[in-house]
Amino acid sequence: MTASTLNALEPRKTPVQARAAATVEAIFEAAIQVLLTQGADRLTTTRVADRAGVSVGTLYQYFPNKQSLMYAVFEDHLGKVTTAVERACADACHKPLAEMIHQVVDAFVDAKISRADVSSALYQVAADVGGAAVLKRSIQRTRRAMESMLDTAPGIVSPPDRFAIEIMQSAIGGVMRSALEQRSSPAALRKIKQHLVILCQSYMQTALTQN
Amino acid sequence: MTASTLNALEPRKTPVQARAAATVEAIFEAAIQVLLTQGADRLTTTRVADRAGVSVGTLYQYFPNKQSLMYAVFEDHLGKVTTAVERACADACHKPLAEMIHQVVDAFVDAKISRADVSSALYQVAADVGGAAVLKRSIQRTRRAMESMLDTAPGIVSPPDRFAIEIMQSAIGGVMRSALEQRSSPAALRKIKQHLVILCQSYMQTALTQN
Amino acid sequence: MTASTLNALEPRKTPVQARAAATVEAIFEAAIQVLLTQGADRLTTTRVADRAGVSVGTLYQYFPNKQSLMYAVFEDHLGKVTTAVERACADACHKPLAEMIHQVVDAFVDAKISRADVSSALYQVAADVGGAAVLKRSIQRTRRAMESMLDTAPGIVSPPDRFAIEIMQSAIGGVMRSALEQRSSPAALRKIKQHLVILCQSYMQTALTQN
Amino acid sequence: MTASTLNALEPRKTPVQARAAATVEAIFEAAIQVLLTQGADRLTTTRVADRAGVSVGTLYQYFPNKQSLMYAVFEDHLGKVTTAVERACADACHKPLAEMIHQVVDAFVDAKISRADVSSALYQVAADVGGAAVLKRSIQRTRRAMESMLDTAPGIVSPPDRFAIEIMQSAIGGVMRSALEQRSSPAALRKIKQHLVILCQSYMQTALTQN
DNA sequence: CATGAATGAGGTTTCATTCAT
DNA sequence: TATGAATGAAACCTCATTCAT
Repeated sequence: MTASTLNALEPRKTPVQARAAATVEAIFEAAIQVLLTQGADRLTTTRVADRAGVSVGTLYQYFPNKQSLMYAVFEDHLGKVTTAVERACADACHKPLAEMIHQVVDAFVDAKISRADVSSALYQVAADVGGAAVLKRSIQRTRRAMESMLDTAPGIVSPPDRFAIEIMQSAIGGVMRSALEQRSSPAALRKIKQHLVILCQSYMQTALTQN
Repeated sequence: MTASTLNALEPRKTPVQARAAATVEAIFEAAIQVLLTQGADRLTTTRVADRAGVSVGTLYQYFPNKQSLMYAVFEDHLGKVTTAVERACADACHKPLAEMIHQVVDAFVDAKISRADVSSALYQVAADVGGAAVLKRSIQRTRRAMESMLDTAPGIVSPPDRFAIEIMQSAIGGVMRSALEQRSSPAALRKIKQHLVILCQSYMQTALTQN
Repeated sequence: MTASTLNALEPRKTPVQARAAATVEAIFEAAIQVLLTQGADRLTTTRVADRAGVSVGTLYQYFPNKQSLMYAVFEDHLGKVTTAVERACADACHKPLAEMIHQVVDAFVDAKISRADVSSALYQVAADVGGAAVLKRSIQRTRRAMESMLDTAPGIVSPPDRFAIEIMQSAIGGVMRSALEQRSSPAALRKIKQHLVILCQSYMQTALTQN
Repeated sequence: MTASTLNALEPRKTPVQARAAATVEAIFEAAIQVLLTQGADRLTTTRVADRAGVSVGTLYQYFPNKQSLMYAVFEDHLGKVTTAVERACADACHKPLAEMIHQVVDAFVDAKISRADVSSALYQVAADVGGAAVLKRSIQRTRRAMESMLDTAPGIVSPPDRFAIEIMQSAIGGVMRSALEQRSSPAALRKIKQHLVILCQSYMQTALTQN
């Protein structure tokens, strides 16, 4: 399901009746539940439909194929996280650099944690499903938000470095992925958050000076 | 005829064993090629066998099932990377902290890059295949090697922090994954390597003093 | 108010009926268009309804099932052709045999050609849909018309031969089917028409003498 | 199954083991039986496999998809008929025109009748399956054979006319199709054969002189 | 009457795995 | 030991038809 089928990912039908909207929502949630409880390779369209309490046919009225369904789930999740980070960036404008990073990291980690199960489950399917593309877009949005924020940082001479931001993003991503895949405890996650802040602060300070 | 004698007498494998080793190697390589050219979901045991120039039956004589094959491929790859890092750690003992990190990061990145295609391809299948377990072991080995190394760092008061090392590992992992999935150019990879060194150095310095 | 009065009073249909007739017509045309553009296996009731600009539900109010729809389309088409031939037969009464055949063949070919696309498309579905039955009736009507016509042919001793007429009919049918399936050019179709006339004339002459 | 899939019609695997050849043969025959007993729309790959006494998987080892299977069946049948006609043409060289036509028509009709059930059943599926292409090739072969034969006809001035031959072919085809679809009795078929001979003889005589 | 969401049986196809040769 | 034909469960997806709104 990976390679060629990068087309036809758009939802098939826009619900016009109220019933339809509820159905789509149910399918959506069912997909996540199946992913969590059964795992990626047991996630079949039939099972999702069953869990959603509809027939397969209904599922296929809204998603032209399995991939498009997973794509939608993935996009929805990443979208929420991304939005949270964007908001944090907006809020942190004009604050000191350390504070900025603190808030952004917090926002990102919290968003991930708040649906830790979903995040974790989605790592399984991101590879198929064209997750790379979704991820790329999400990363771009996040980066732009951070660039804007850093532009307002007091006492920064050099302009914010796109490259450094990307490094930071993927570093944070790696740490969170690892943490979620290990199903770290809340306590561990708190400590990880602190360290992520340290990691990013020290890196950004160095990177922005050197640039 | 003790075991050690046997070992001593048979540094070279018998013809039969040699053929077997060659076959396994061929299957191995074929699996990677199929993964690269066809994608994870088109990787079937039959296709791998075909590409390796053997029959499916033969493949199943060396690997009891598909998962074990992919597991072996994954393990082999990670093993090589891990070994490279361990060697770098051993070499860097007693050097200054910054130097240590420089060498370890270099070793890791170089090992990944040298088989960039394989690394990249394997991300697709790691989720299935029990890749998590393999990865965990690899991370453990690497961490131990780094702990031993850091123990010899001059002018470090606090003992090396296991937690911080893990953070660093996953951060590096995240950056490399992102770089490989984007099929970054050699030039980009060089710059990434530099930044990874900066990232880790600044983090470790902070972490070790704070600890 | 007798039936005939009713008929006399309602040459025009009521608004409701008029709308219904238009709907049926639209569905009809849509079915043919779908057949032509998408092929027999992509012809679904939903697609036909969409193309006709109505909902599936509406379609099912006019046709109890898919087969009845296709049957109706087929019948309509064949009916038109048959009627054209009947008219030609009526017109050709009392003319010389050669002239008769000329006119009938002309009428048949022209009728087919005038909706060549439809004819061609319908060959695809005739097999299902009970097309055989429709075809049989059409052939019967045509045959009777020809028998009546031939009865009036001057200088014919033997009565017209039912068997020979059927042979002629199926021969013409075969030639036209082949011509339409090959999407022959108008020029080619003209030549085919000439040859069909020759074919039938020479055959009928022989057959009627021998009989 | 009509439109786009005109590719991948070639058999998938050439049997190398004896067992395999038998399997292919069984599948082949089963397809025809299912077609005859159940009809075209109940012909599913599963049913064919069942009837052949093998599993679906096996069927798909030899035919990449359903269409290719039907294609093969169709091709095989038409091939036999065509070969029979070619042989008749070769045998009839240098004989008088009337005799030539007699023999060719006989050969064609006999070949069709000898597997009347199959012929009849195949009309149902020819439309899908790319039957048109197969039919075209068959018609070409037949036409060439007839041209060569007619070249040797004694006392013929004008060269044989390709166009006329095609007309004759499709006329015969139409008559036979009609006869087979009506499941005509052997007696009726004999009479049809006679009339076909008359039809073709009279037409060819006229056509060749006029040409 | 029209709508279109829902249904679900059933079709096609794949692929990990086995086992007779 | 190597082979590759055979297996069949199970996946994805379609579409004729119904019925509440």
